[in-house]
Amino acid sequence: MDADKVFKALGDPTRRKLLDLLCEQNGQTLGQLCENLDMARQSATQHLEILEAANLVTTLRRGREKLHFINPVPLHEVYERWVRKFERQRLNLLHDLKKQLEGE
Amino acid sequence: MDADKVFKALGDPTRRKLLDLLCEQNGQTLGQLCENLDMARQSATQHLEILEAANLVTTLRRGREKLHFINPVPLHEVYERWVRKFERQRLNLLHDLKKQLEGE
DNA sequence: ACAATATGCAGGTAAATGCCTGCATGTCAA
DNA sequence: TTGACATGCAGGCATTTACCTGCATATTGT
Repeated sequence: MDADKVFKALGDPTRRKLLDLLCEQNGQTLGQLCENLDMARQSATQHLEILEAANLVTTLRRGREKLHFINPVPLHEVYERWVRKFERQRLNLLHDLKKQLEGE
Repeated sequence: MDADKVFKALGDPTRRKLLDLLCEQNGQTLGQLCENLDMARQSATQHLEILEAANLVTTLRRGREKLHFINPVPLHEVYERWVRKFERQRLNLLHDLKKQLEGE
């Protein structure tokens, strides 16, 4: 997993919306997705390319159409690597701050 | 929670390293953090400002020093909003793709 | 008080990002 | 086969980002 690509991909509201759209209905074409986006088709394509490079979206050609599918795996890995680590230490970390606020 | 700020903050290797450093030892000063970074102090300051704006880091003044503490809450919220959603549908989403690959 | 230390502020630059338009290619259906 | 449809490619522009340097301010210890 490339954490950098995944976080950068998620760091844009349009791309998060695309993931939401695909979550509602997986396998949509570029055209379908564009109808919900309010930007030029080419801009949407670029966003989808970034999602694909981050492995968050997989595409599949069907004739002249391109179908887009969410790949939930990188998100899971992000969770394992980034969230659980802090989650485990959550109480400790907040405790450190509280101790400082109380004057050591 | 501002998902945009959180993801953008995480979308940079230097800032993720800062979080890792604080995870190892919470409450470090700017100077301490800089020693591990290989960039000008001012650049590190800017990264820390972004982490602070995303509420991932809280600071505390002690004399002329500035102490930095991780705040794990936004990461937890990101997980609740962004990961669990896809996690719940994980098998469904992969199933959609598999079905397409098999020709509907 | 004053020298050393820790951080803040104000630009300035190069590269990356997000958006666009115009044209090209490939596919379907009549 | 040919017109309509779905997508791809190339280039251009404004904004944001990540980095820097130079100087200013605030705190500490002697």
